[in-house]
Amino acid sequence: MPAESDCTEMLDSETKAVETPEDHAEELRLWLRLLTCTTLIEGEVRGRLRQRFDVTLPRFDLMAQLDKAPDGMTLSDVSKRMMVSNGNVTGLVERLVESGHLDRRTSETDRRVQVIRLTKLGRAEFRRMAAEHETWIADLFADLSPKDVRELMRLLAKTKASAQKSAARRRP
Amino acid sequence: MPAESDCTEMLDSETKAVETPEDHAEELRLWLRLLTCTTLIEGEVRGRLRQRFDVTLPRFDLMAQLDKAPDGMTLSDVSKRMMVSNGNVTGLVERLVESGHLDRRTSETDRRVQVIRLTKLGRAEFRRMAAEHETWIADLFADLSPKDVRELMRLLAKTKASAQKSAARRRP
DNA sequence: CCGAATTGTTTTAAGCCTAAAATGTTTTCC
DNA sequence: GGAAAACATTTTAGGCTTAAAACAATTCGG
Repeated sequence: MPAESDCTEMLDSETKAVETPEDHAEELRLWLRLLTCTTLIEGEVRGRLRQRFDVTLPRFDLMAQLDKAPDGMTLSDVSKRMMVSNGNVTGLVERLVESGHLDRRTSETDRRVQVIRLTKLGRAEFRRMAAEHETWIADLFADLSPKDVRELMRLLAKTKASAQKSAARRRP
Repeated sequence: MPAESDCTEMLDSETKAVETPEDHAEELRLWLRLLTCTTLIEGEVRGRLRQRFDVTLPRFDLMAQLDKAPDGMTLSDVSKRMMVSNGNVTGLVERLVESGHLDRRTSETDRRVQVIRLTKLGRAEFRRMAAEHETWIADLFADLSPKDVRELMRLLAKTKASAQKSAARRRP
């Protein structure tokens, strides 16, 4: 018998583990269900934003980030928060500056940095949309009890942590 | 006092409900967390598919649908299952036929309908990718206990039903 | 101080995605 | 039978998105 083994997960069932790969069908189903829920809700919100305010979801999301930051944010900040690529933000901001919702200026202390803020118009429009948006979300989740909501929050926090850990394992 | 009221939700607190709109911050936070989880995992899967197999996530998803349907599917079927627009599927299929992964033919009984299937190549490549994909998902959810997985499945099923109901309320 | 990394943003090329209009086909129902 | 409605798909126009390369400015280490 070997004195030690790094393979802590398998204990003494090495051969079996190799010959019959684990079944991860449950996790797969969970992932598909998670994706379905998000797609469903996202599509609904997208449609309502368009119908009601003639605005796209990405524009709304970007404005939501800025509404929480009265002193503005850099493009990198926005990109990280929204979890989208840098180039994506560049284009989105371009269009929102064009339409008068955003103000963009180069930082005075670091000329690489662009700081963006909501304009008065942008903030007013966002607040108007956000109020209604909140009722849509409430309605979409209406059949969940407060306890369900708490429990989902807890489990999704755990999920997020697990996924972040897994992602970090791949690119440390 | 009015003899009757349609406003069953409010019972006898009409004025209060109007003056102090409900607080739905918890549902909003839940939605953002749900979105974060999905975006995180989706991004990870997207990156791994690209790096490992040089394939995009939408292509993989479409092939996954077809793998479950040996007799093929119509474009509408695919579009409904994937919850994306018709036009989107048209383009996706075009590229996958071009690359030899899909076979497309007009239905003989209804000339409006296009039936698509995986080719031998398409099926082989998909199976190879799917096997690895499953391990990624397992890893991403690794910190959830079997009980967590079951509980999340249950709560997401409830969420899905609630959202579908809400969507149906808007466009009956 | 100065070259080498690093950081922040934009550009590029390709593909994804949607909503709405257009096209062709089948079904419905007088 | 034939007009009208319904259906499946494609086209169109515009916007979103990414990965990777290019560019610009700052910071770091020697």
